[in-house]
Amino acid sequence: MSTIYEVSKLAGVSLATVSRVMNGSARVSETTQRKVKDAMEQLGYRPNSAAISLASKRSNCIGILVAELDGVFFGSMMSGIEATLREFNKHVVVTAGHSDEKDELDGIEFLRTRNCDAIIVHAEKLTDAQLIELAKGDIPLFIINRNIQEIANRCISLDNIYGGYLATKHVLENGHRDIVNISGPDYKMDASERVVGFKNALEEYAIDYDPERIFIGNYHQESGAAAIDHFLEQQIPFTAVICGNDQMAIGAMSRLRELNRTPAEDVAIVGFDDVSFAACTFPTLTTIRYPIDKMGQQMANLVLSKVYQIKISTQIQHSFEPLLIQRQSVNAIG
Amino acid sequence: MSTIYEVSKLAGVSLATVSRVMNGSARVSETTQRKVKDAMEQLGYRPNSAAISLASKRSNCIGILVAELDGVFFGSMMSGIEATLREFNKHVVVTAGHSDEKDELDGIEFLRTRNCDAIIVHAEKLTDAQLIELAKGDIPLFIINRNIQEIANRCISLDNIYGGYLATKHVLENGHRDIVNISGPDYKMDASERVVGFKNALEEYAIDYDPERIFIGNYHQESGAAAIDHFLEQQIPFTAVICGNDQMAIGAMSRLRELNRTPAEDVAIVGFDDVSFAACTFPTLTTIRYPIDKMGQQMANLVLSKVYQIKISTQIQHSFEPLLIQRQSVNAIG
DNA sequence: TATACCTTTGTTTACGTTGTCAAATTATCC
DNA sequence: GGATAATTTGACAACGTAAACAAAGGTATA
Repeated sequence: MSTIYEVSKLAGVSLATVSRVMNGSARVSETTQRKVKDAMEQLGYRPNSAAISLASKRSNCIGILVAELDGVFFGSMMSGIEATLREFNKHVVVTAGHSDEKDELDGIEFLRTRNCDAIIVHAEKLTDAQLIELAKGDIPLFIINRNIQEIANRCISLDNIYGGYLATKHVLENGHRDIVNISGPDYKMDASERVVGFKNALEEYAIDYDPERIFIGNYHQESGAAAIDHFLEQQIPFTAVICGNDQMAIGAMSRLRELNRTPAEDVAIVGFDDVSFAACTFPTLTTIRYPIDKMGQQMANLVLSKVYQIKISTQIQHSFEPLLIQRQSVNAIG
Repeated sequence: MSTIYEVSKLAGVSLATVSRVMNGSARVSETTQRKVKDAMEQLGYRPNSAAISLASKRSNCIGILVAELDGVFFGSMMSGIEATLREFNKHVVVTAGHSDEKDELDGIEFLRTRNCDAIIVHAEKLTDAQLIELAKGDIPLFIINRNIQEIANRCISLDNIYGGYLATKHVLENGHRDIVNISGPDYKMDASERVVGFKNALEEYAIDYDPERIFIGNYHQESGAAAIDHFLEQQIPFTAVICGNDQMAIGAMSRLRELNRTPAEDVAIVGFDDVSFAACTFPTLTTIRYPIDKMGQQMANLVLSKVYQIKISTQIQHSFEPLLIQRQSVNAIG
């Protein structure tokens, strides 16, 4: 592997000049540039990123902490972030927090040790206070999927409360009154916010809120099924199910079918996220769109502007609105 | 940020000794170790990975190229790889090739520039020859999902031919004779191999192979639907559909429903991959399991042993077998 | 007790860039 | 034509660690 030194020798210029040609940090005459570029070409020169990092004190690497590397939701998020960052030659280091406090802290520490220039976290177990504290550290921290007042300019989030409200209102408007809710884990901010929206909608329709009508799932398919079993066992009547995400929604639909209750026809179902398979379930799933890919892009832009002082053409949008996507899983009754 | 130098000063030892304590590269007495560790603790010392890379000529970073960062299949793969590597304090840099030759080459070049110690590629557009050529480069290349004779010890793959055979044989055993195939893009090795398996099974049952009965899709849901439209338009009769992956399978099921043909009952469907939602479709999807998470783990082990000389307890498995998962989407006829 | 060997520690250089400062060259102005 | 300013280039010291080599101290052996 050739180095900048060999390039400079072959081109007959100094180290500094080669460096300048590489990153355009200062004007270099046309002729000199040509010489340097030719030499680089000829040697098949490739810069050593470690040396660059060491000398410049920047790694050009952004850490991302997600709950799980699989999972359609996180996939979209990473995809949105990576595509944008890569245009600017930044790269992405990912790690998983497994919805566990220790793993999340470990993950962040791991990324710090890697000298990432910034860390984007989708934290689930860490509290706002912990995140605020971490944000005071030496390396810039950005939060996706949560809005923390104290560091709002480092957050990009969705109005989950409104999302929960939209979902619930939709079934109410379709005449449903016996509504149950399959929520995500209550320690997850987004899950509990969606439940708040659920309650708000009920209140608007003057329906008493009954805590029994909420099942705390884990955002996975199985818990959607488990929730259905639970409600039936407890003999809680329902004609509509509001789900914390699409995966639990398909889990619920699947279980209902096994019990000979037809989704839509017998029970209305609403999901959340609008992941790609939501349009292909049977019946197709009415859900709330969470524009996570766009949010990922915005997060990338935010990092580029704050950390690298790259100016982004458009204003950065910190707050996103959920959107009701009507499909077939909600029928009108009454 | 404190450095190894400050640690050595505070602990009253030399630089080298601090370095030794950090990575256990040589014996250091108990008492000295204590002193050093205390000093590190006290200073909140965190090693500078760029300096480590520069000095040791290893970045402890492994690049992964996948087609898309979203997508359940790649998610499982990355998850399997990352979890294993992180145990050994290696980190993962991911990038997307978008099933495009230029993007794939760019992606690999990008990862090389990052001085990754190894690159794991899930290539779709690059040819065997190109990969063999790339593997000759300075940085070790590993291939997942393809078996290339010349570099077989760097490959981890699944017997896709057998998978296609299993899927097809299953519907044949259930009495189906009018079988169509919705394949992935023909430039994707795995897709065309599955078609070979499809043909093999037909041959075993003495059924003539008809190229009209193959539709080339793109592994996405929409093309599953498009395939159904195509076969109906062409008036090709079929009672069973073999799909190149689960996503096209649900796309096909979804479209069949729209046309009032009930999956399983009217048309048997077999998927491929066994992604998580396959168990939650209606009817639940009979499919071929692709143990991609395990394969990812094995790949990580392979890299650890080949690149870092870390000895892995178990033998590394280069070749995996697909498995038929019987669910409800295939009914017997005749 | 002297010798050889092993264990533990220290010294020093190399790693490949960037960035600062100074020098050299060229352009501009009166 | 000379002085001054602007542009372009060069020399060299960081950056923070690993690793090769050397030295010191301790222990076992004869």
